[in-house]
Amino acid sequence: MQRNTRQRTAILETLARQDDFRSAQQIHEQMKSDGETVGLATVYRTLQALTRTGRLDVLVAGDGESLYRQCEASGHHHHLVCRECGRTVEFLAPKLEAAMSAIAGDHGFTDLDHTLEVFGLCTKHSRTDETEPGR
Amino acid sequence: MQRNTRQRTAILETLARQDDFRSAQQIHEQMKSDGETVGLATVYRTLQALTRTGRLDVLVAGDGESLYRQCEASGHHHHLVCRECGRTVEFLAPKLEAAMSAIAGDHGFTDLDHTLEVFGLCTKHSRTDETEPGR
DNA sequence: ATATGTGCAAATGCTTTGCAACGCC
DNA sequence: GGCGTTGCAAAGCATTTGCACATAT
Repeated sequence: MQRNTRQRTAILETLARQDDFRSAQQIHEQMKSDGETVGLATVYRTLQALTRTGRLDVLVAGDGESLYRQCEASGHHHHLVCRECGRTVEFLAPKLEAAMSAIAGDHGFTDLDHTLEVFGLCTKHSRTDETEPGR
Repeated sequence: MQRNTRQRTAILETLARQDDFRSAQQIHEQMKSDGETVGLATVYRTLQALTRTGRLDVLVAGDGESLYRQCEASGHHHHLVCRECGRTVEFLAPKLEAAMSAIAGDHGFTDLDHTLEVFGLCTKHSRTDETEPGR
């Protein structure tokens, strides 16, 4: 599995040029406007495959949409994402992990797993209360 | 707004009898089998309304489905949910909040918001490595 | 050659919405 | 009586899938 097709390559290159989390659809449009011809279904399938392989990071937005981007850090980490521009900062939080484990342990839970994502406004967008149509 | 209709009451009662997180559809079915006649759309609309009012807790499952249940604690809190039985424990984690704020602040982010849910196996289901079809 | 990958369009599954009828206040 | 509510069915969305065709190895 995992052949080297034109589409797969194109998707990887597109991802390489991205810095923020993007949805499959956004990636697909991006590629389209870049002149690439790739089916939407393929984008979905490929993004999933890459995620399984660990080459991509997935983030499930509040509305359930999946956002992808290239992995920076390997291993477990979390994200701080700007609601306005999608700028993302990855961070490790060993203390948080420990605290969570402790709490879970207190309740007898094992085999833990968790989701932790922080959303906010990055420096550029703080206090920007402008009435812009937004994203 | 927020009138006292038969449907609204029925939904609240159904929720009162639930202990775990349930999807709108599950709640709808539950009611149907209880003999209640309520439209699915109404269930959705009501659950959202109740959530806005702060009377319900929402949890977005991994696949984007929204799960609801009555609020226990008021204010901000997180959940520890058993993957097997759905048993849920609410917990507060001021330290986590503080730590997250600190990290976000370090990066210049403001107007924060976050999602934090912990999944695991509760006491009853720990070590249950049985090859059962699962949920 | 042949297992994989791709494209398209149809199908899913959850959720939302338009609109006329309905019922609480 | 009037305005929030409801129901139903249609519409929306993101995502998935069936299937015939193309292609990497």
